Amino acid sequence: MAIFSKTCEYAIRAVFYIAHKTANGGRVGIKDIATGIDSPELYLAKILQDLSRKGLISSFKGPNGGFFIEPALLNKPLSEIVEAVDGDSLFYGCALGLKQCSEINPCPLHNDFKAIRDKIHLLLSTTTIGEFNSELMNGLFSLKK
Amino acid sequence: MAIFSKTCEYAIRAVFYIAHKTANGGRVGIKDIATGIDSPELYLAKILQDLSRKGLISSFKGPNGGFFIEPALLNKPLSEIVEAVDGDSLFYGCALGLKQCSEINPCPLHNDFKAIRDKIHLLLSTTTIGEFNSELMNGLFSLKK
DNA sequence: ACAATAAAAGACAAAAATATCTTTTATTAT
DNA sequence: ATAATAAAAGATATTTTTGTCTTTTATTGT
Repeated sequence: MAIFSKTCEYAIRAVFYIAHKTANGGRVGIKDIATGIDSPELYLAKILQDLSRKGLISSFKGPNGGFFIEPALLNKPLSEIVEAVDGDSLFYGCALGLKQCSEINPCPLHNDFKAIRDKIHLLLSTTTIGEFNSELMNGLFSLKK
Repeated sequence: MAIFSKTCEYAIRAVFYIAHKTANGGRVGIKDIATGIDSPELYLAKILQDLSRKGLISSFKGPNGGFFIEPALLNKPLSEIVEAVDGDSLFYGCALGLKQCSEINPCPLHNDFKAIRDKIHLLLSTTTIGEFNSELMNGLFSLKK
């Protein structure tokens, strides 16, 4: 099992792609994005529709249309994308899937995994959508298989 | 998304259950285990068959039969259960699902997630199957929803 | 207005994960 | 030997995730 669902992997990669491609204005089409991150175009379209509905990215139809990210939203934490797609169980859920797991009724792994979840949460809360833009423009980071 | 698959959650809970129930000899039946960890009995049976084939737990058929764990195996790290069920992508895989992600061709999250994966791996490698036995016997830890 | 473009929406399909049912095999006790 | 027990094995069913296809809607340029 991976940390994120496949849907979420595509979502994050797409958001990074859109962010750095439209940081200085303009829009980027679904074909371009799908190629840029190596993902199935029509499936990705569904994912982006969802993120768009939730206001995490923006889009316009028609010629010169496409997806983009409002400059102000480049400061949003990546955790919002993850939460929108995969929910918050990665941040708050019990590792062993116990609904009632808590400090007062812990599973054997409760304390250790709480620490790990907190680290993941902190990382994704302090990482922003736009912070890799310059490295992505310079080709220092990859978004493709 | 949770950290582990549902199958793996059941597997870990079952292994903890079997470990503490058979630490002093004896065997425990599938019905008992399924009740003890709140899991679907027949599905759990499949999971335990698999762990048994892989030598992580043992079993006997017939009257007085059931599952148990060889005392020597109580020192095995939990990571072996996880790896047997969910594979090792939690320990080594790229957070964004990139096959080619590495130090020399990193995804934007590579370094941060490498640190997290290492923590998870270390935790599961240093946690043993049997180390919660006494707390489980005392009811200090829960394995049920 | 009209044609072209590109995302949105809705329906559908395939694959994987989760769950259940039935039959077989090994073991034990009578 | 036989009956009872309990896991192993194989087949099937359901649900969720992932992926695709088709139609509709909004926007732009002519």
